[in-house]
Amino acid sequence: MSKNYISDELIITTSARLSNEVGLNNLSLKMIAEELNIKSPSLYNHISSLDEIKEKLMIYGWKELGEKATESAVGVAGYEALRNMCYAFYDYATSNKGVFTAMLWYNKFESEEKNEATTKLFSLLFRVLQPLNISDNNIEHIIRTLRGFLEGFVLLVNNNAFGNPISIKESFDLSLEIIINGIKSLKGVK
Amino acid sequence: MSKNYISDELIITTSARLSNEVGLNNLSLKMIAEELNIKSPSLYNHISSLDEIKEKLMIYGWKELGEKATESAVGVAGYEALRNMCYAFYDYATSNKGVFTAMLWYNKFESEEKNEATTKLFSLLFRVLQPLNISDNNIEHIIRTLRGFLEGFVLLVNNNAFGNPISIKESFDLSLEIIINGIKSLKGVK
DNA sequence: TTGACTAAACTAATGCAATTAGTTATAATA
DNA sequence: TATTATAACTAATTGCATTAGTTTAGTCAA
Repeated sequence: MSKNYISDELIITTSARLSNEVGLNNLSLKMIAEELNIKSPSLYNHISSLDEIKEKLMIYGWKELGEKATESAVGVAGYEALRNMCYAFYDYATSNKGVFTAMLWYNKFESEEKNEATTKLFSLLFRVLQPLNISDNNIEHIIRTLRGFLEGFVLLVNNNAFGNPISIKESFDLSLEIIINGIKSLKGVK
Repeated sequence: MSKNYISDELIITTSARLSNEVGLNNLSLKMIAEELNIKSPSLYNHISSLDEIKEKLMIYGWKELGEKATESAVGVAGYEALRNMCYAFYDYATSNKGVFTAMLWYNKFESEEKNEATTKLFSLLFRVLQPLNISDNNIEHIIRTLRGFLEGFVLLVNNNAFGNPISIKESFDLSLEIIINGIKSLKGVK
């Protein structure tokens, strides 16, 4: 009978799936190990702590989202590309709640590896905004506006924090309209 | 020698202070009890779990912020009031990181008490936006825009997630400008 | 003043998950 | 085929939340 060898990647993809199912806070080594049919101490042959798994989930999520956002902007430009990317963000984050939680909470500016995780997405945003005659400095600011709005809005959606029953999709649409019009209102912006 | 009686309120204010110092995730019953010079099981005479404390922190924080936001808007109206409230939000959330974390994570739409926590702040926002000739429905959407942006932006600030060195204050200012101009761009809005 | 009563402290015990230590088995390789 | 490395395993430790059961200090009615 062959040993049931587990790859590092399988640990992350399994953790991603589980965290989406039960929430990041309920993800435990015990649960991951059971899912993989091993005992939890065996995980330490691959990782050094539960926290490390969550960090890797964060990186995994930003990478995956970076790819989806890229795809969403293929063949389009300007505000349409921006819009598409925002919707890709929304879709990914709401359908991968556990991973998205990790993306929010472990996305601290601490190490090169962590920084690189978000690089793809943000440099893409940068390129999308650049043709619109916005100064580089303002593009950086606007990226922060967008990050703040997107991460915060989806956090609220995922937490079910919007009490009243009006449509969330309409709120998101109107928010994007507001932000895009706001960007256009800046001096000289196309 | 008199007994060292602890009030429920003292538990919350102490927990608030401690969580701001060490982070909500590092807040423990052990730590709270030590700070109060009691043993941790004694806390159960006042609360039913650590999670309950965090929920109460959430409510405490929204109330406190509601008061500060109210004060910030006294005597001013329209976009100036809105701006002041946003700055009050920023100040409170960045100088009470632990409590703000609780405000984010426990702000689910689950019970009347929880909902009421945020009511003050949001009904205030509603009143500020109402004279601007925005439909009630759109006001609700815009409040969501603002919640998303404010909560997300400050989360990123508190997590130190903005890597590059450009000024965070400038980003916040420009973001507000964008959002306010965006609101003004809606049909009919003053 | 005193004697029950209550609230809130205490100590002791339990349970659970993360982690560490030490052991064993399998697969690759020399 | 013997050796070695890897990655599994079991057993043990730790730390915290929580529960159970006990004690003690104030309160209040007789």
